[in-house]
Amino acid sequence: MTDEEIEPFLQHLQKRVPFSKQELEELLSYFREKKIKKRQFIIQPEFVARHRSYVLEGAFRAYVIDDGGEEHTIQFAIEDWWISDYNSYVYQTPATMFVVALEDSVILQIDYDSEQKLKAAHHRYETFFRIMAERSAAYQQRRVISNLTRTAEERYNDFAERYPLIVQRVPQYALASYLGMTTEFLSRIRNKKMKKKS
Amino acid sequence: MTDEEIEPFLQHLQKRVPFSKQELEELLSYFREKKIKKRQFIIQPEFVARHRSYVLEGAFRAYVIDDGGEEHTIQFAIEDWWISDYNSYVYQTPATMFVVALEDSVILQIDYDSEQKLKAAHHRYETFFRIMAERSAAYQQRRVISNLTRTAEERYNDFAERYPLIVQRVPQYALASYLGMTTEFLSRIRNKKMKKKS
DNA sequence: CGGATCGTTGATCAACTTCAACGGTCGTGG
DNA sequence: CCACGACCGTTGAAGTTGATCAACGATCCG
Repeated sequence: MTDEEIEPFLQHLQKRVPFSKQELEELLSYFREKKIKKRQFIIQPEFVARHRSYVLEGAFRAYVIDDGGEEHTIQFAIEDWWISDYNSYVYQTPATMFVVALEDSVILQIDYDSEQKLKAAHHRYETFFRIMAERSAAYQQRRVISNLTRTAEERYNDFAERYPLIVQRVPQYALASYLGMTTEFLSRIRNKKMKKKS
Repeated sequence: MTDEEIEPFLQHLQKRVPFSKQELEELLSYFREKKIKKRQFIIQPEFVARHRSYVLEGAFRAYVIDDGGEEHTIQFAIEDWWISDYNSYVYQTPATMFVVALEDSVILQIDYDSEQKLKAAHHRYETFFRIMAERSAAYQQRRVISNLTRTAEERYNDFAERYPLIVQRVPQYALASYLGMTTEFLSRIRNKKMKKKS
């Protein structure tokens, strides 16, 4: 991987912890670039998630399938986001999620053992992963609150305002299942908005 | 605070990171014991959450109030759990939640600045808080998944099975709002179960 | 004892789902 | 490069889940 390609990743790291040049290089040495084709899975149920992936280019979707066979989107990830099956990766237990590429993508992966080594080796790497976990917890909690306090239409409006790029790039049915509604209902919500604008 | 009283807290810490005796003592020196009366608030909207609280004894409830004036429970905490307004504490921004004692309680509080100092001072303290954040993120994500994939009745049954102690101790309306349903509906669910058993 | 709070029950209502049918688009193989 | 099938989004009608409103009984606490 060239310096140019991974510039966004370096920025990402330094925005969270002010690493030195050497530290960044050490960190980087543990990541491997991987190209993933559209529709390819990087995580599947039953298998333990061995990597945490940073998206350099492309888009992913994590979802579970419930007892009734319905898909429910748990997370999206586009450029500059991380994705994995959080529970599976952190506790090294079998995954319950699928994580699939929505587009041809390029990711940077670190594996679980390397992450442990890094965290053990230097305080600052530990700090970095602590910050990642905190942000993740805060994000999830905002989502819980949104689920509890808002109607389907409000959840869509909030999401569309906050993450317009994601709304543009992911299929409707995936977005609907992320927001906790059917694709038909989301279609109706959007259509209602269209009419208002004209 | 006597050694005996805080034994559960020491156990709690060591289960997460194998601290030495000296480390435990240093950690402890940053915590202050506080007695909280039933119905007393330890966090309120607008004010920044300055503490993270470990429950030694008693029970708490964190909730938000939506635009329509409805309360939504975000978290419960009984013995051996932590509670705060996560977003407010971690990012030191004004709280959006109320956190109130459901019973007369005893907590151990650490303030934000002390936590920063601890994390900066020693790698192991950083590790401890990293683990806290990870657990929190994992918990929230399971809750999101439960909200998306299960019906009201299933959510109640799952919760009752996993956290029977909490179901016994918190008021019905608080539990209903945690599970994302009305108190009337939860009452009907419970009543249906009672009939089955007889 | 008296008022406030909490849980219950019934009747009605609203939000959202389900089912079914259709049109458009995408990508894949011949 | 075209044709075909699969998949995706849309629309309408009917159905469900869970909410709302209202009234009442029980319990707790001062």
